[in-house]
Amino acid sequence: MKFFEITHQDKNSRARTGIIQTDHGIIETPDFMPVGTQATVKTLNKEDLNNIGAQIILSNTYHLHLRPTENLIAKFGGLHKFMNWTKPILTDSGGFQVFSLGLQKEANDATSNEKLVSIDDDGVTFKSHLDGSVHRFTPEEAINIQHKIGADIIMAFDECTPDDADITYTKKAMKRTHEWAERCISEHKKNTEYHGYQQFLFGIIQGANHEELRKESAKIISSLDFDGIAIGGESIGYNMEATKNILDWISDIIPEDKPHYTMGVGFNPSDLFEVVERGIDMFDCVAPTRVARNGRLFVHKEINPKMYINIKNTEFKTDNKPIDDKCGCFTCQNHTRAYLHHLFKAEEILGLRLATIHNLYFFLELMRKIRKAIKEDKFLELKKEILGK
RNA sequence: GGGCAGAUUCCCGAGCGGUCAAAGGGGACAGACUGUAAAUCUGUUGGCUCCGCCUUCGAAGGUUCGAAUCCUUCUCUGCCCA
Repeated sequence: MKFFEITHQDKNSRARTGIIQTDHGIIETPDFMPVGTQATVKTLNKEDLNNIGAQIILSNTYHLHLRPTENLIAKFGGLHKFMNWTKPILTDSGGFQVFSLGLQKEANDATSNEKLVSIDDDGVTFKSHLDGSVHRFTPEEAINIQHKIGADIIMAFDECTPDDADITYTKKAMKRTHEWAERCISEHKKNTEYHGYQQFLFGIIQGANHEELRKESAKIISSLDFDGIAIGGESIGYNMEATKNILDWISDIIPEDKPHYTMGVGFNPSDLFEVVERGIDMFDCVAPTRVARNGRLFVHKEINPKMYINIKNTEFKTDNKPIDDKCGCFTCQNHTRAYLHHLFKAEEILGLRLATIHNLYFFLELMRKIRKAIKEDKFLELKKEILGK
């Protein structure tokens, strides 16, 4: 059984369809992966996720290590059994938290000299955001934790540098990430079936917004024995112009026959098309779930050119239409904008769930259409139809 | 009938002679959110010809250079005594 197989290559772009096979089932690509950091896609249960068509969900090493701990999860036979999600799972390594917690500490607590994280060549020492206790991740530790958690796809431990870091530091961090990548592979090879099923390891390309560094990182990560290639960095997703440039720089370097994963992409519908067009097979983002909880709901461009509405706005108070009349999700089939508006104004928890169902369904339905269009060599036509450009 | 307490900008509620268009909540109206320390965070919330002016703190008068703040009367509200 092959881990990844390309099923169709679009004739007019780099877009391709494929199948990822894991012991917990297959993933048709390209696909958007809902984020469930703490072993839950916030507000949704297993049935909701199946109904919207989620093929794989993400979770996070950093969060699960702190609580409930990887050892507890391992006692339950791994994360699938612990949370009763039988389909594939991917865990991020915690590398991004080193970046995001470090930045937030600096921004929020300028008076304190205490660092929440400190990085050295061997690993990262950090303080828990929960209780301030000190923890340490090395590449080996990050892999061991992920073995115990038991996701089908696990990530190499990387250092995500801020885009505004000077190039000397960015280069140093990138080289460190490459060394860590090799250490992750060595550690992983010791036991790729901790819970009795196969775990696959992806490497992560860094190099911020520097073309030379991105190309160098792409070459090195591609040369290593990873099962998939991820592209990380502050800009990825957050700055789509930079993301497109980075993908264009490296797309001829990274191996075609491994899955390509952009980490943190999927803020709005157009982002999905931009990365798929550049040969990306998988991507994740907290946005659809987080913005749903804050009242932003995706709609087709015919309804709003921005492709979202804020359901909390007064204009929806007496609106008896569904969020999006072209949408087939549970929320749109059963409830009006006025009801959603009311739930949000009244801060009723059902509103968060209905909104999350809608946003994720909107994205996953779009992905189904994208896969179909690629197979018919009509990807660019679909892009034009959905985005209007 | 008598005594006390109180009436503040949409609501609750600070203010107790100038630094008050008036703290702080709430509500309302917008915005942000990108490998989730996020059911979170930010801004606005009397009017205008907007670096200044006008109108506002139950009502009407008064004291003062100056009042939401002090005095008088009135109206209403709550509590207590007959």
